[in-house]
Amino acid sequence: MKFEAVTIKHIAQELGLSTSTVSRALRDSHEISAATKKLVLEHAKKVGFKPNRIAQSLKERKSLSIGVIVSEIANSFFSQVINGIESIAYSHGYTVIIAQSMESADRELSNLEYLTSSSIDGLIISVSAETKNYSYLKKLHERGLPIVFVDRAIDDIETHKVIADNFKGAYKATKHLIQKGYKRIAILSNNSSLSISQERLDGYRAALQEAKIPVKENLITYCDHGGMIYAEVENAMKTLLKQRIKPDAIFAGSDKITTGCLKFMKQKNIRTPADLALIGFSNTDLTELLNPPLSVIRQPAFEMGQASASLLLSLIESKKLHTKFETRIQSTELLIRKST
Amino acid sequence: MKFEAVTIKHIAQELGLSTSTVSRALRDSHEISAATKKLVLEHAKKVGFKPNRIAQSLKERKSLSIGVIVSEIANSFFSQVINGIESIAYSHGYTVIIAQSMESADRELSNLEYLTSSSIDGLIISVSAETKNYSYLKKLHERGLPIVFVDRAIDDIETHKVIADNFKGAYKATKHLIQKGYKRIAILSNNSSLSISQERLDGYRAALQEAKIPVKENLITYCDHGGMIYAEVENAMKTLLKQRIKPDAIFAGSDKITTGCLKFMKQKNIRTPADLALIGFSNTDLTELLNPPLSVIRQPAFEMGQASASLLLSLIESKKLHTKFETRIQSTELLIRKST
DNA sequence: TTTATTTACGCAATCGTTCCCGAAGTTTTA
DNA sequence: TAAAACTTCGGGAACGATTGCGTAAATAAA
Repeated sequence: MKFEAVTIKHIAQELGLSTSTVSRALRDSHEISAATKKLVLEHAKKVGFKPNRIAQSLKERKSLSIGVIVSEIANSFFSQVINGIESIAYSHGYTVIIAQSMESADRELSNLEYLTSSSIDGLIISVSAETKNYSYLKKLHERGLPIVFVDRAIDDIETHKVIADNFKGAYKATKHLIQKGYKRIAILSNNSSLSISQERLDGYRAALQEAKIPVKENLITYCDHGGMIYAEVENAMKTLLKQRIKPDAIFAGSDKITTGCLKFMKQKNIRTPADLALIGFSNTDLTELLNPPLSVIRQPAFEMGQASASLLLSLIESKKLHTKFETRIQSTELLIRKST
Repeated sequence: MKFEAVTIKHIAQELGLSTSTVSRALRDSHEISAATKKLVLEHAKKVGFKPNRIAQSLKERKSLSIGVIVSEIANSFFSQVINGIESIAYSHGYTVIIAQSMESADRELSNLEYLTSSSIDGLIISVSAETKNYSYLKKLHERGLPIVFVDRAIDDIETHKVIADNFKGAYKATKHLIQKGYKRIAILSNNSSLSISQERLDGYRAALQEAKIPVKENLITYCDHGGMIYAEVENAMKTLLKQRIKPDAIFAGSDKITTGCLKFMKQKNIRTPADLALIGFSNTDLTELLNPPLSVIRQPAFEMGQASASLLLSLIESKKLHTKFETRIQSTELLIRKST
């Protein structure tokens, strides 16, 4: 089965013109007479001509498509980021190809190979929690592939970055817990090698130090797969609750970890916030319907997506080599509800 | 900035061969000697040759990409469907291009135009709630574009369809409510023109009739945008609750409508299930953490995605004209929790 | 009226691959 | 030993759109 599209050649033949004339007429070139232009345009519309993007790509040596790698599209934060990216990309005629790393370094690498072989013009990536070795990504960048980091960046690669104000978000959340009277605030952080984890941890530490509360290392735990695997949240929680003096509040470092904690508390019949308060980073819009309604730090995901797409397109469309890159830090929002 | 890739021509020149020989060697043609093959393959690996997919697409007249149109990727059901599609497509070397209609007929149409101009080899679509006019889609199908419907199908277009057993799902849910003693079961259906709405409504009616409960038309309401706009859920609920004899149970016809109902009940301080029971179609994995944990009908979304991708690839790769199409009906799962 | 300039179009190369032919050189068959 | 059949490779034409260059005809300038 083949899907026969109408080409410039067909139009040329039917109108008794050359393909170059038709092409130029369609692109509104000045060297085509008004009459011919009208003739071609009307005929093209009549037969439903759509330029073959593949041929255009080959000729122009660009694909008009950008790749996006996120950990999981089912994650509200990332689906909102993608919506932001698409809103910009589509309006500039770019296709968005989405790939999911599922927090796996292997899958990230194969996505990377896949996208580059699809000759994407640029890449927006939020690196996976597992990834330790960035050499492939770095090589791509050095070979000239425009890259923009969103949410999770790599210090080593100099390019545009769009991130939330993780420090301040974590700081505000921790401060809120302190003000509510919680004394032993534990943190379930995402993989320690991620930039966001470090920033959030720093915010957490800063708030504690400001309140003269000592930072206890045994209240800091990590979920190396960002909560993608429930067992790691479960283990982290168990370790925390096994201690002599149990924590009275939990600060969760990602969407998945936040809901994972809640799930754990439900299963163990831990009352929230009576027994244990809970706050976390989350962009789910179901958090207020949960039991109890969750206090969360919300990131401007859609806007972050838009910003990263704009920056990427500016990289792609600029001819010269970029040397100055910006890091856009967008502010987070603290939503206080029943869980704290 | 350009990203210079190594081509077959480079290899040919460096090895003193012709491009045709190199091409054939890479494709393991029988008419190339083992020695030459080895030479070419080793050199290709050394210089990191990756065939240009765009050129291949142009030559082969296929893009090795498939389009997917769903209402919203943030919707758990669809993100799971997409994961299923990707798992099959990627393993067959196909790129998946995702577009969101947001339940809007206009956006669906522009997505359609966009995807076809990207010369996709096939399309998997779950039509938007708003769409009434399928002529464009039908024309594409008649012109030979392989199409598979997932979840929401159109009777008018004869092709493969992968749907959940909506009738049985709705029947089981309604029967469950009846067994629990609910008498006045209202339904908040998705747009009435959708196939799934009709099927679910039929299941609802069948269960009531079986229990000899009269079907009251004033207990049947519609959310034309599938709950995408909260106001329509709100209105529907208000209308239902304004009646002399209020309903004692709600059956919600989609993910968004289900959570929309819960949100409404929360806002109005309606206790669930004491004042009003709630059950609905949903694939969110947060439903058990909600307040109260929601009883839901869950669809095998991932498997539905896999099935539709397999069917689409078989359509794409078969040379001859297909005349026999199948409709795969996959069974749903009833998860009973506190809300009923 | 002759020359210069502009207008409006066609020819052909190009992007990177694939593949139909044709043509050597080698081996097998009659 | 001559003809037939392989084997192994190169030339070159596609795929569809774009674009530099060339060139008639039409117009403007001299």
